[in-house]
Amino acid sequence: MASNPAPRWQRLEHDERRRQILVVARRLFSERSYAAVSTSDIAREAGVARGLLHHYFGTKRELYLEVVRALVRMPSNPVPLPSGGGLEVVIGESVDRWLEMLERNRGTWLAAVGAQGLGRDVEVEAILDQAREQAVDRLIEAVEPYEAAATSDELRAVLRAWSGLAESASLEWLHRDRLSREQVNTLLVQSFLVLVRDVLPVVEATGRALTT
Amino acid sequence: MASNPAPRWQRLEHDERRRQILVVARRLFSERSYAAVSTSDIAREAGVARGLLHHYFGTKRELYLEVVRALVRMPSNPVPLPSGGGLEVVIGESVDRWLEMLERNRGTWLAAVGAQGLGRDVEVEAILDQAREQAVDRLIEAVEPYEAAATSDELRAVLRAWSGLAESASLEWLHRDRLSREQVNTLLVQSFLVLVRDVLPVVEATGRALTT
DNA sequence: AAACCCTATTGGCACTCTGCCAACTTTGGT
DNA sequence: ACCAAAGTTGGCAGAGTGCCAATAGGGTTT
Repeated sequence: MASNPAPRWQRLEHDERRRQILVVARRLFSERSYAAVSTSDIAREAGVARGLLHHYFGTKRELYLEVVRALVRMPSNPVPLPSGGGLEVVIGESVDRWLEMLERNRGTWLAAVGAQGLGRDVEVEAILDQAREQAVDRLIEAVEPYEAAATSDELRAVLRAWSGLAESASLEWLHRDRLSREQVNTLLVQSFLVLVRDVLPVVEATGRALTT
Repeated sequence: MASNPAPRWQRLEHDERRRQILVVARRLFSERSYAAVSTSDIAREAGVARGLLHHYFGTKRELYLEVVRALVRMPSNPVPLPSGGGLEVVIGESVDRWLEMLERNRGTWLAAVGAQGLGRDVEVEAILDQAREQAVDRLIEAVEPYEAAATSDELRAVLRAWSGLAESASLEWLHRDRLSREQVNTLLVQSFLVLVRDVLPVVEATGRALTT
């Protein structure tokens, strides 16, 4: 009468198990630093053997990079959508949607962007950089219809600079509480318009003046 | 005829040995990531036993934090000096001196600021944050004589946002080579003036409009 | 000049963590 | 019910860190 011996562990589909481990890893890596999270911690909280992590991700570092990639799929900079209206309206809507996203994913975003540390990690840097560069691509698409100036290195650079301003300003809102959401919105939109319309031409002129 | 047996190792003064180890650690931590540098590496290159590191710094992490503190003594943001002339002149000189410093310490600065990664490290974050906050303090002192607006949370926040812009713009120069040094200078000075004179009042008005 | 003391410095032990792999178990198909 | 494929486990080897007792410079004292 030996009834079916209850399975000691459940066998999941590849992608499902993988996703489950990633969820736990993402949570732990957001809570503590890379070094402070051991693969044993992740395995324990995920309810699996430690060796399974290596089966799915190879090394701890690759698991970590996978988490970073997942986090980065959440936009790290304002990304405009095609829309009617003037440049001010387009940017205003983009910034607003971005701030909305930040408010909802506050903890995760702070973990991804709010922490800066010494110790160059070229791979993580590359992942974040690529995401930011894509955000700038979208911004350029949005700006192009309104600005006579052709796409230039200077435009890209100024938009990257503005992205840096956007991240810092958002930290002032979410982390230091020196600005309200509405104030961040105002700051981002106003500075964007001023940078593109007024400052960018001067920067481009500076370049030309030196090369001629 | 046994001559004086050559000492197997030299005994240095506390601070001197400490400094020597710090120099090696700083170099290695600037070259590779925290995890990729072992205490054995540092000890070997410094020509001392590994145990000595722990004698001087306790743990690897504390040694690392000490390196960060040393790096941060190099300003991470433009810091104005008291000077005659209008606001534009003061900021122009500050930015210029800061860019000069960047050009000279290119590698070190890129290692300290140019790398952003996931993995909150609250202590490192605190050290860098404190340095940036001090830079903003100096900026506020510089701005005060020229602006009627009293020191406010909004002013601090806008200056922090501008600092973010400054770091991003500098990366566009040093790392991505999309801007020349002169263009970064122009971008920083122009955006500073515009932010403080034109955008800041709007941001402050946004705050008031909502609290009343 | 020899003995002496202070402390800088070393070397090794214990522990944790990572990477890897062979063996085992579950599960769906035949 | 058997079998094969794939998911999962457990343990071993190597590396790294933290710690501490023992050793050995080098200036000071006698």
